[in-house]
Amino acid sequence: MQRMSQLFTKTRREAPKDEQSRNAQLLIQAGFIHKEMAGVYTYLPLGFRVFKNIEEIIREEMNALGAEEVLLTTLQDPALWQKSGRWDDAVVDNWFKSKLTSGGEVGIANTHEEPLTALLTHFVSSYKDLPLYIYQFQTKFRNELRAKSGIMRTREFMMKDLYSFSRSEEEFKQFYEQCAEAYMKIFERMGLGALTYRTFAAGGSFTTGFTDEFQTLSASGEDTIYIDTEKKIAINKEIYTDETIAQLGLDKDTMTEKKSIEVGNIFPLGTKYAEAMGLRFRDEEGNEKPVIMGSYGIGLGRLMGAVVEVFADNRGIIWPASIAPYDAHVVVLDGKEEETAHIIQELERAGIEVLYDDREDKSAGEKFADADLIGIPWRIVVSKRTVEQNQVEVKERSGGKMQLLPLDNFQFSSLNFQ
RNA sequence: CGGGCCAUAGUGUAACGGUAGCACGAGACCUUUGGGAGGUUUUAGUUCCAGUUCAAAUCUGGAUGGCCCGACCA
Repeated sequence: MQRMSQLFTKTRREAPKDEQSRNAQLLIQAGFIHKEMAGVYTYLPLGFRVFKNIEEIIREEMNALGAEEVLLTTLQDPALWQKSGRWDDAVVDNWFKSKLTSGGEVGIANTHEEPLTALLTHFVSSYKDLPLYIYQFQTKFRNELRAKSGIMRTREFMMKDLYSFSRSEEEFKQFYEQCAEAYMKIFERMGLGALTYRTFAAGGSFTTGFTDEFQTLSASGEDTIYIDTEKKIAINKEIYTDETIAQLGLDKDTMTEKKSIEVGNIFPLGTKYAEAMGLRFRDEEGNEKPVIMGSYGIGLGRLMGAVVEVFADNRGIIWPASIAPYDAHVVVLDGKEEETAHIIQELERAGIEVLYDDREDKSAGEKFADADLIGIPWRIVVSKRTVEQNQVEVKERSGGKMQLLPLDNFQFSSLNFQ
């Protein structure tokens, strides 16, 4: 149980004027994040809880794929990047680089293909060592020319990046599809399933073949895609040509243009990095071959921002239960602390995480306004009005009706979920 | 990186080239308590550097920072 009187953050009455994006306005106003500078945001206690919930959902799905979690370094050895030709600013222009006092340069991680591939040369030599699926949650630094859209396009951000190391094209493709399914599951668990489309996109400068993006429909998105709602398939505007449409067996007449947020992407890397870093294995016949790789990314901040954009109403944020900072927002009025303590005890016994608005100097109206702004799924009010009738009221933030539950036999599970 | 707009207290906003004011917040005391309460009182500010001027928040130049559009986005 977290007492609001003990939270060091506060809600604000007004949104910051220098933020235009809805996600940043609401998250700052409600005290989830703080802007350090353009494109750089601190996660405050409430925001960090959401962040960790998102991280845990992703971790569960990655582990279910059989992937192993590591933590690679932020400081990067230029020598590795020179091998792949990506140290040059002309090739990758958004590097943050620094100098060592003792001489020489270091890179500040913007992605991890090179170091991870190089790392595996120390552990992989036989077909028996493969396949491998390795992921991490790590801060990426990208010197974006223009940060924008609140926490959805920043210069420093936490990313889950997974890399696959396969022996054959078939083995790679099989995992690629499994991972695509895992990604959809992640977005579904976060409540974004119905709005998120696997989207065909152009191969980046990495690749020549296909790549897949996961795009969540939202007017605030940077991307434009064409969706087929029936087939649940989309094509990024970049490659929306008659040829692609035909290739995918789609019909231009049933496709609609939408703005969307790229919440994840997956793409084949082929053998580019394996060859550059010398990551090879011997197959059953003793032939030496390069490892076939794939890369799979999800930006956690962007995902959190997307959820805010998609679900917020004019009163504030509406968190899906799966990632909400707390499950229940308990508001005490009229000095009914004793009855509230009982309710909280019952909630916690049922495994419900509680944010408790115990602030004595705040009016009922302000507490309600804050509860709406913060957006926790369930609001439970303990006040004179209902306690006198041996009841407490429960209301769903997403708009359900107010329900009354008995005070002395309070059972959260008896709620009528809608 | 090209273009546009902008910069006053913790937040949101006023002020003709002439006394920096209001609201919220925060502190103190009192009264309140179901949708951002009231009174008394206290607190805190002109982004920075030059220039013009008797006088600059205000005009000029530069720097820095922020937002937006575009380009970019491994």
